[in-house]
Amino acid sequence: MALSHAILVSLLDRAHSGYDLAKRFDQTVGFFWPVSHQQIYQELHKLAAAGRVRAETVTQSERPNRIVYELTDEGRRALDQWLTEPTEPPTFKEELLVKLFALDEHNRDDLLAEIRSRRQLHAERLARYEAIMAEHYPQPEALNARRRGRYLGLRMGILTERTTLAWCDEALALVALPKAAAAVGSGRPRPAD
Amino acid sequence: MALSHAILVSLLDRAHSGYDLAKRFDQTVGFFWPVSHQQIYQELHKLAAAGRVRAETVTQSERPNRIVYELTDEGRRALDQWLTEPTEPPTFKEELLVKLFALDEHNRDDLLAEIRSRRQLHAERLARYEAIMAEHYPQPEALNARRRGRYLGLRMGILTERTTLAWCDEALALVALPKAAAAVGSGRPRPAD
DNA sequence: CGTCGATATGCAATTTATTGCACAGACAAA
DNA sequence: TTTGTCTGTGCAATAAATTGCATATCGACG
Repeated sequence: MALSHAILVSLLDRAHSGYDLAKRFDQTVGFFWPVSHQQIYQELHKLAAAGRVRAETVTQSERPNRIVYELTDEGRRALDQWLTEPTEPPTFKEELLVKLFALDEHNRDDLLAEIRSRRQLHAERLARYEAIMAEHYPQPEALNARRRGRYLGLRMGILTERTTLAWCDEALALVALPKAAAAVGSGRPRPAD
Repeated sequence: MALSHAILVSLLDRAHSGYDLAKRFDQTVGFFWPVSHQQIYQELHKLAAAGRVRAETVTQSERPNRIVYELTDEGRRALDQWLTEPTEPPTFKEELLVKLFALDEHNRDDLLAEIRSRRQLHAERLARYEAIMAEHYPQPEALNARRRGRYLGLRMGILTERTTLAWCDEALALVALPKAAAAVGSGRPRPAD
């Protein structure tokens, strides 16, 4: 149940509306905990019912009212408790790698195109993360603890995107490469799963 | 609905029972598409009902019977179709990074311990993947297309684990580092999200 | 002798996540 | 003038994933 905690964590600094949270998630926490706006609204109701956040409606003319949520002491306590509990293992899902399990001569071009489009996706993400890094996190050692934690999230994002980009280049080269002549000398390796 | 396709892909080479598939998933496809055995059994029923796999019971004395599934032509067609469709974007979930958003002096030691245990997890995974690589995929250019695709999955795993390991080391150092004296000269950076 | 892990398959309940849609005003572009 | 996007919140239905349990036999361990 880390969705609720991802929201509580986002409310640590200041109060936010569901709409704000959805946008923040797109840029920051959402990188390693993707959440839709529907999930956020629903979870905010539950958190409010559980007394972990307090809701306050802000009336606006000219545009829809906002409901701003802030952490309660109980919410803060729930966060502290959660931090001492074991962390669930990371999960990673990449359909492209599943598809590559079926790679052969006949679908090669389709998959090459998919890898190319992945390459672009990761290049864009990398550029975005590096821009944030340059603007907001110039020297990590000078940051206070809270901001160091956020720096580390961004840092992970940058390292991951760079690695994935490098993988895309390798993959493009290897998939495009025609079948090599049989290796000389040492017998062929055992077929694997 | 990539779960069904992950299973079909696993049946490309030879027929397998649900139990086999669950074990294979733990080592190979499961790295980028984690699935439980309950999901596999249930999905196999659906695939059989849809005519994409054919079930055959293998009677065993001394231990429970196995139900072995093999791809049908229709299953193969479904796979080909899927390969031409757009691939869903990768997702990555890491609760530890969410927790780090709440980092402060008071929870520092708990989080350091969590990072250390992650470091170990990734070191173990890396060792496992490198062993498989050394044994089964010595020279990627010499592989046929199908095996190149699988090599690329493993390769992604290795690159990812190495990167994550490096991140763990950075994180351990930065989180443990005491707060530096205020930076000299250039004004302090704007606080970021 | 009892417990545990491996083999082998599966049901049922619950929790999470996704998808599609609804409402409603402001503002910009075609 | 219609179309589309942004702000803002939300419901409802479905799909997917997780958790817990059930069954049954073998062989190993203590």
